[in-house]
Amino acid sequence: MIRAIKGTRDILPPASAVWNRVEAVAREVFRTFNYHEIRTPIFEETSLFARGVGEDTDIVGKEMYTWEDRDGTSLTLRPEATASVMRAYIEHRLDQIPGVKKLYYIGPMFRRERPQKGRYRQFFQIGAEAIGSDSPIIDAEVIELVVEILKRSGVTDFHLLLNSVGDANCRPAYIALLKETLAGVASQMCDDCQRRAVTNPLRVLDCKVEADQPVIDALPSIHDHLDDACRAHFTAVRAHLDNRGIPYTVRPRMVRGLDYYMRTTFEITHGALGSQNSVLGGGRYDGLAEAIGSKVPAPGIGFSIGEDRLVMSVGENTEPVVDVFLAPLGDAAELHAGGLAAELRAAGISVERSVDRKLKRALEVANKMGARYALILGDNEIAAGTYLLKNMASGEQTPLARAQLAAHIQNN
RNA sequence: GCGGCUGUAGCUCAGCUGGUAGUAGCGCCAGAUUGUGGUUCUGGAUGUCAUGGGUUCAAAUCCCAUCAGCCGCCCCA
Repeated sequence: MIRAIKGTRDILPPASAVWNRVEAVAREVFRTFNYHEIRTPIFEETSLFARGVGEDTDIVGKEMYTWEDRDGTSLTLRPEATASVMRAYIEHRLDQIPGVKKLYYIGPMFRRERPQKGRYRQFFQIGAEAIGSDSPIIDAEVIELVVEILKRSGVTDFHLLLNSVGDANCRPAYIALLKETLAGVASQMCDDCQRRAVTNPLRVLDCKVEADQPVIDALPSIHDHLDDACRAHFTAVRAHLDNRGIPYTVRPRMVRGLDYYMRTTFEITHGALGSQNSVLGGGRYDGLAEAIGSKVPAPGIGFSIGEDRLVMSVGENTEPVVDVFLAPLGDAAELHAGGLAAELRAAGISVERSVDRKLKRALEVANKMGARYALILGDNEIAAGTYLLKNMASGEQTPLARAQLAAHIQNN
């Protein structure tokens, strides 16, 4: 038997309705913030991600689906979309259009990780990028936007974590200092930290081992080593968030995995997600354009929501039901039902028709389907010119003329 | 990529220390007279016991491998 491959899955009804709802909410919020959709290819030249995401990130190092095309070009299934959006921005010279360019995307990403709850090899992201300004106002607005999407999707109990990770000017010095400090104390820490102290010192800050916490608390904090520009930027972002009444927690130790992040980084966690508790992540990436070969600078900030995880946090769904289930009895009625169905559908009413001749069976199916109404039409009804509209919840039956039907269904 | 747990009907599961699967619950199908569902009653269908090997007279039950899911690590959405 052929099955969906590891880490991929089918999203079936009624769950698919939740996905659609979440996407509709996101699109609506994007519209009110003047964001517009961009659709980029699902695969790109490998070097775009290698240079954009960072050569020594896990994503590029071991998680990409990469293959050689027939002409020898190395291609890769996109593991994230920011690099692609930036590529498109540069390629189409969007910097020539006035104002901050605000783009959003919804679609699948691919990473070859070990699947787990909330972690898939093909997963979906809803993301946005605001390119063309390094103003902290944009940072705060982007965060406000994503918080709005979560709220409007019905997610409660989420937690916004905020940090500044410095920029190309001050971060290298901080990392060097951290590495130096760690060289002296790493021996007291867990095995993972001893390894990370050398390979990826920032990751040490993220360690969850209880015994290591005192050591970590004593390590230098990035916030004490931000240069003036970065500190001022961070202060301004916070002021704007405070002004909007958006609650957040500053996490100097929050580390984000993509190399291009600088200054503002943020993350939102949710309790219902288990180990993969992050529902979205984002940050500023002012150096990304240059990293992928742009001559003109293109400062930007963006986020991406893990749609799979968002859907999990939304919880229960109420599956939309069919409005009317037509139960025609007899050959003439069946033909008659076709035109009637078309008429109701044209009025925006969802219609299902019975393929069974027996009324009993038709009502059974209507009931199981969760139909709001059943419409009984047999020879009697057709002759009289009125149909019997049965309210499935109450059992009440109302005779109605064809002209009254659509209005009655819509108003009840 | 590493470690742990799990894998029996569409779903949730039972099946003790190996003897060759359950009247289980839900769901599904049919019927309880001819144009009326949801409750009730009666009857019925459905499993290569994840897959492939091995041990044994005999395996869903033990062993190995593979695959998948979940949990933890790593990492991130």
